[in-house]
Amino acid sequence: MAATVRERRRQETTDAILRSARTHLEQAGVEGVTLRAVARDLDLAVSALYRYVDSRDDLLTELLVEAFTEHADAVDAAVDEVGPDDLPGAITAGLRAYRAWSLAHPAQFGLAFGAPVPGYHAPAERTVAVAVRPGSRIMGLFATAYERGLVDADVLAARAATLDDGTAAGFDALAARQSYPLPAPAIALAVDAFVRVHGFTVMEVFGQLRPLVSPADAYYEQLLREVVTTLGLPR
Amino acid sequence: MAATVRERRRQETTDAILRSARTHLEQAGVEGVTLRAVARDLDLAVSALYRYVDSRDDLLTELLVEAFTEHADAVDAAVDEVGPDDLPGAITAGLRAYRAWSLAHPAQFGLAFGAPVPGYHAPAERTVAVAVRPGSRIMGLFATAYERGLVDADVLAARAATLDDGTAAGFDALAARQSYPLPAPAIALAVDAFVRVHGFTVMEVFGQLRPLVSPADAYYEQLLREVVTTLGLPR
DNA sequence: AGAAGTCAAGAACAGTGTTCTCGTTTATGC
DNA sequence: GCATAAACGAGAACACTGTTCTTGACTTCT
Repeated sequence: MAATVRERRRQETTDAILRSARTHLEQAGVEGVTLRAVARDLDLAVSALYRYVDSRDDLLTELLVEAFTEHADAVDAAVDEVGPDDLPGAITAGLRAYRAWSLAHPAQFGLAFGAPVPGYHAPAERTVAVAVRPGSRIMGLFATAYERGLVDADVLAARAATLDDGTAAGFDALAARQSYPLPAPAIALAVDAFVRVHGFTVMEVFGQLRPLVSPADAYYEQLLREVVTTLGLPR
Repeated sequence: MAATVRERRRQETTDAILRSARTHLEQAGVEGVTLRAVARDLDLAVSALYRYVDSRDDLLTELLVEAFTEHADAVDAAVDEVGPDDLPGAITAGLRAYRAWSLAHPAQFGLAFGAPVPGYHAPAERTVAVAVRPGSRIMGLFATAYERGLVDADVLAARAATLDDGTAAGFDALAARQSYPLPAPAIALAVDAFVRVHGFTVMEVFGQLRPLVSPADAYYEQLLREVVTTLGLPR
């Protein structure tokens, strides 16, 4: 186990590289994370970094996964704090954290959800699983709410009425794939809600909301209340 | 007027530069638009480009303004085709074109609405006016619909009930600034709608929707119908 | 202790944006 | 029409970037 004065040092510099890259990402955006800047921080030659990182793209992927993970962790923490007894409250808290983290970490958010970084294509096998976490968590809460009979039947029926067959089939496939115990109209409601929340967050973080909505906090809180309502949940 | 064998040639190469840059943007993303690639296309030395362009950032700004303009033009064309007699139809057509153009021009859309390009900060004085055009156009249609009494009073009252004072004040300020003849609750409805449309479009173009919604066309059409309904408009 | 694996450094290559200088070409003023 | 001024194009150079390769030193294992 202590096969590792070396392994430990290796882990340390690997961590230091990631920390340095993250700092540059936060302070100067994606283009600020350059191998030479990281090398300067660690007092290393640029070529030495390649012992720890395959390429700059690899480093970006690491930052991307870290961003997705922290984002999802923030949502999870907020959900857990409310607990499973108050599902509408938990959903609200999770979606509130969804936006809050994004505003607090705009560079990471941009890397994760912005326009695909030029030249760099994130490897799906590393990102998809973690990118989907927040949505899955919220969907899970909504699923148990549905199982507990909390979702208003009228709301569900109304959504079913506006749902065309093709879209419904797609939602059924999604439910089967992720094994959500939800009918297509319920999935539709959840997707509707998520699009509104993510859309608002994207617009705010990228600065496209400022000309429209001035006190964004209050507007978002109202959006959350309306989302709960349109999900057919009480309160 | 013909003070210009020179001026005409100058205009021609300026156009050629922009066309070349645009091609590279579409084919290789932002990072693909490089001065040296443009110079190769035009059989010019890189340094010669600086006679026509202040910097690479300046070139990107040009592309950005072009993207905003074409996007807005597409929306305008769709709206004009329907005409002012069918306002819900015009709004639907405009928002349909909003998404269609974005899907057809993902690179331009990413440049315009994606995460701020690293290192490059678009000069607001050149972009804001044109970036706001589609939203203003839709808002204008909604305003005349409101003046014609097409907006359902109950829908308006319901939105007024959920509107807090701070947000309402912000919307009133927006209406005054842009001289929209709309009360705060009506502006709220329009902003709600725009957030949904833009949010959906962003998610789809950036690939964050594929895991959720499989036949996106049908879903979007349904979204448009619901948007018209939640705007309090008939049909 | 010797062999094998690991690490760091340096130089080099192909890119990038940008600036400067140097001739050449064009348009303008007399 | 000619000289002057402005505009233009090309080339070299500088400071960056990511990446690769070679060389030498160090640590670990047998």
